[in-house]
Amino acid sequence: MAKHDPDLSALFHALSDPTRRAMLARLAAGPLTVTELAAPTGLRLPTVLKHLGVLEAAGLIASAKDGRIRTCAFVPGALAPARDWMEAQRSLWEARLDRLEAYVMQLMKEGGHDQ
Amino acid sequence: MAKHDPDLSALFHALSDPTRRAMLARLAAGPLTVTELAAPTGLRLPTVLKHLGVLEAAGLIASAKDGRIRTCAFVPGALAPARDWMEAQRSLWEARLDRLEAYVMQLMKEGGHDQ
DNA sequence: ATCATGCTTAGCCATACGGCTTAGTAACAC
DNA sequence: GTGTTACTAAGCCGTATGGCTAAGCATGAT
Repeated sequence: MAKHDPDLSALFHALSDPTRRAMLARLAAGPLTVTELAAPTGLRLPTVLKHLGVLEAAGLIASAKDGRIRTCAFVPGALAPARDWMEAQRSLWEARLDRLEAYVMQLMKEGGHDQ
Repeated sequence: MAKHDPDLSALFHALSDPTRRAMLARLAAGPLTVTELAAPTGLRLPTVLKHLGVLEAAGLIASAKDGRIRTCAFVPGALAPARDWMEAQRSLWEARLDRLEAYVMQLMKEGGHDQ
């Protein structure tokens, strides 16, 4: 498998799981502790911690431990690279449409009466 | 594992692989055949076809066979759900900031002696 | 000191993923 | 027809993923 773009791969992979997306959505509304995050999932703590590890490795959340309680928080800018990449694809596509249009215009100018 | 959001899961999963992202990027610039797509990857055809299957299942590309040649094309709107989801998280985050700000304003108006 | 809480570590298990090979099948070229 | 080209189908292999249990380890409460 290719080795470049570890960031985007980790980002998209982290987002590809519904459990992780749900956690991220809850964190976007405000910080939560690990147990609070686990509560609505029906999953065991170790499983939840693995998900949090994936999210944190992708840079989507940050966490800090105060006493025995770990609090997790959404990292606001983290989704930007993913958004940028998708935007780049859209741009590519539109550039192609523009070239097509330019080509058609050219044809029309050159051969006004032919089809 | 949770069962909702199969679309987003498939979408993000499809995007989580660098090979697939590279293929999608090339397709965003214009349609290509399977062999053309495979060429720069260094991967075998069956492997490439699996990747194409993932991309197509996610709705990111469409393909059609003409004679013995299958041509693949970028599907422009397909990234929108992913972008929308990410935008929703950003909104959540900003709503939270707004509430925080409103709260602070309230504290300041009251003179800050109690809650 | 003892116990409860909250997280952590280690490891098991089944399935999915990303790569491969080998062997087809369907169209075009001669 | 024979062969070549372009894709497809089937299945193997090693690793990663997503879930679990069981046990450990701090910290806070009694």
